[in-house]
Amino acid sequence: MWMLVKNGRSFYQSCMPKISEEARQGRRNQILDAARLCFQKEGLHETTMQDIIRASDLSAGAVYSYFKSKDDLIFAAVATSLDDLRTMLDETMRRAPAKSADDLIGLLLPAITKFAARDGYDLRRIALLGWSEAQRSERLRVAIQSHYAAFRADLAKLAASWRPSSNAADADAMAKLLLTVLLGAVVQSAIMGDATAEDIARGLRLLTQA
Amino acid sequence: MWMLVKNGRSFYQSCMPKISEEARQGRRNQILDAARLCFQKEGLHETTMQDIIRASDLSAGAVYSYFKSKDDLIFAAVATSLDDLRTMLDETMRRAPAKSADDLIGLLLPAITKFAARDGYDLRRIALLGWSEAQRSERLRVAIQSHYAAFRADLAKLAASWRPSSNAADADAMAKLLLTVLLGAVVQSAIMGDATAEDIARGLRLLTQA
Amino acid sequence: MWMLVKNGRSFYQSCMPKISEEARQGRRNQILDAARLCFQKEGLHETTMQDIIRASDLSAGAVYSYFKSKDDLIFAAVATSLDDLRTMLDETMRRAPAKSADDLIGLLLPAITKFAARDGYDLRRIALLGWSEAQRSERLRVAIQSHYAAFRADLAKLAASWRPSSNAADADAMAKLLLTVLLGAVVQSAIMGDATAEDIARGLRLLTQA
Amino acid sequence: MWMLVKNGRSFYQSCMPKISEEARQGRRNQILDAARLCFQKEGLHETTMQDIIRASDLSAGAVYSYFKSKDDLIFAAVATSLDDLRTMLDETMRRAPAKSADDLIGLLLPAITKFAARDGYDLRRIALLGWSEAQRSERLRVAIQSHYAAFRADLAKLAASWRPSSNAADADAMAKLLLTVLLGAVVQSAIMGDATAEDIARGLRLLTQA
DNA sequence: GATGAATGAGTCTTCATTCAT
DNA sequence: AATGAATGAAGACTCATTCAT
Repeated sequence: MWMLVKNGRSFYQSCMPKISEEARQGRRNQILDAARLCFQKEGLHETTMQDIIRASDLSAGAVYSYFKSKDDLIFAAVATSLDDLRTMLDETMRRAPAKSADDLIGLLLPAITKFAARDGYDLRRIALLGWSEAQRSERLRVAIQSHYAAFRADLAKLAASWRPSSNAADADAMAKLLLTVLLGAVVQSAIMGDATAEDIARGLRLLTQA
Repeated sequence: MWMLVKNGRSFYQSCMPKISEEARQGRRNQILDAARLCFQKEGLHETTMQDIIRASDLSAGAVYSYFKSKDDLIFAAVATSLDDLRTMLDETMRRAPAKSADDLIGLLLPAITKFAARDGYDLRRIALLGWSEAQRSERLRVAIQSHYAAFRADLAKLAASWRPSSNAADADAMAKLLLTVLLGAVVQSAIMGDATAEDIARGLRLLTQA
Repeated sequence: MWMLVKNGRSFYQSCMPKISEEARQGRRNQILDAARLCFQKEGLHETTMQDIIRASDLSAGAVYSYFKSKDDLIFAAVATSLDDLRTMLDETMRRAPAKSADDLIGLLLPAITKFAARDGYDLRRIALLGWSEAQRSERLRVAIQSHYAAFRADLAKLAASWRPSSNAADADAMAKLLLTVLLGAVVQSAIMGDATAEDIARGLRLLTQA
Repeated sequence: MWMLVKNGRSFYQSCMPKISEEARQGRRNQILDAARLCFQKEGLHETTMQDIIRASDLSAGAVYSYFKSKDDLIFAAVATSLDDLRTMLDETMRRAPAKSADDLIGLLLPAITKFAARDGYDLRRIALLGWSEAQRSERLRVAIQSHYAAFRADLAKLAASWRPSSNAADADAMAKLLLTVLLGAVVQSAIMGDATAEDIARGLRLLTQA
């Protein structure tokens, strides 16, 4: 009956939420994983909310209490994939600094391939779906653009270290080429299947040394 | 003022009725153009048949007499875009044989950019939509794969001519890299907007000569 | 193949719409009648679109091709009821000009009662639902307000003729009282059932002559 | 700053815990007030239980321990409004017995207007919502009917005192007219906004003395 | 052949109510 | 007794496709 309150929230509410923040994050990820699994199997718009609800083993209401619409869920699924990928790429580059373009590509591509295949779904497919969706979702497009811009800045710094004489425009051009190769490799391996990380790196080495 | 028209052209413009098969092809292309325009503006699945029907200035029944389903129309729209692109690329390569990778990229990328922008819609966007769709449409995936395989074979032959000592595997690896760069450039320019053909070609030159 | 066109519409389209304007209006009324029937039986928000669709013997798509949302249908159902009522009231007043307040009420109330009961649904109930809905629908509120304002202007003119010495404010006050009696009679008869037009008119006569 | 509170009042405001039954009534009214506030702002069916729960500063479970369903809450909100209004009207009539119809209306209408506007929500709107709801809720309809019937009996007694010669049927007819005017005034002021108590009373006086 | 009104299964989303904690 | 996360049935609306004219 009597309640200890602060800022309109009871002690009970403030100190012991019915569900812990960890549990909330767990549920969120459970839904996100289910969504990504469905998305890469069926496509973004072919996947129905019912599919995701079923796959996440939750009720419709529960899913909608974590994501307020299907668009929201699509955005979150793609954006978090991007985040995860970025974190992994950063770490990989820091751990073993590449000495040349084909060295870098030979380092990152296998890392991407390995990373993409985890958890039962293929991140490369999510990427293709995300690019497609970015054409109509301003929000997603902006998120993807800022991710790639940040990554390209890192690549530019690295490329500049390979050619001390290069100016900013040179570094930028090289970064664009490097990102192009990474993106293109994702497309080609997702579509063709037969373009391995080794193939691409080797091709670049051959042409570089020509 | 009443006017006698066919496929949007007046009797006086057309002068005489064309043969039936030609007329059919004109109609088909009229629909396909309308569809591509809608697709790149709205996305494949956001575009309704009604949108396409309206844009093509035909009736629902008429459109359905040329394409038996929306999937059919999507397939045709993407596949014919691919065909057109292929024809253009072949011609470009034949007209001015490239002497090196960066020469080739510097030749093809501007050609693609220029080609993509015609007719009021951007072919690069169609490409992204097509890749995305290819994940669930076996038929489309196969069509795209065979196109890229054929194109890669051409590239391999060309790359081999640059390095007479290279074996089949070398040529294949180089072809894969070249296709990767072309595909990646399409992605990057579609998503980021700021990656011009010149940037990419320049980046490749810088890294090749490193 | 060849078409006779004017302003972008073919001869066929211009001259012979698939469905005549009459037929369209008929369908519209068919839906509106079904909706009013459902509304007065179940209430505005308890009635589902499915109910209306079933009652109108049409498909969901057909109903939605005439009314773009449930709100639209609610508005149309109430607004057309208002229109019909207004037309009837105008005619009644014109046919037999009242000489006094109780004369007018004794004339209009039975007319309303008789009019309200037609077609298998009770217009008085629709009125109550409409007033309630007007609280949240700006559009409906405005429509109802302008109807009542116009009607009140007519009443003011009539009342002024009863008391030649009265100024505009007097006429306005009398018009407000007359409208009040009509509206109140609708409420009381809808809720209580036992308040007949005769009762009300008689009460007014008794009090007027007091 | 932590505070010990009960029903929104701090320990220091309450000083000592009230008895349990009183506390329960306080809670009930807290919920009812929240509900009425929501109802008149949003409408009966547009208001969600979540809205009421939030506005009452209680939990879902708590609200459901006082009212077993939304229908129950709607009924209680309307019925208690009716009770309050009745109490006030009784008192007003007892305090200053009216000598004529326009005297009575001139007395009651301002009292209703003043009463309706208190507590941050407008009782007139609740009335319209209640009448609308009464069409489908047997229980609510009966409650409203019995309220109005009792009130009409009081009015009949009063009207009879104005015309000693009148029989029961005369008194009943006058009571019906008086209730009609009160109900109609509520409708007109709620919908039109511009029909003040003074306007109505004045109109009645003008027509009565005609 | 051409037309476009009609179909109705299927989609996303909401919300009254419950019940484990 | 109190909480609020979870439930899932039900609702509004869409849209690919057909077929009577």
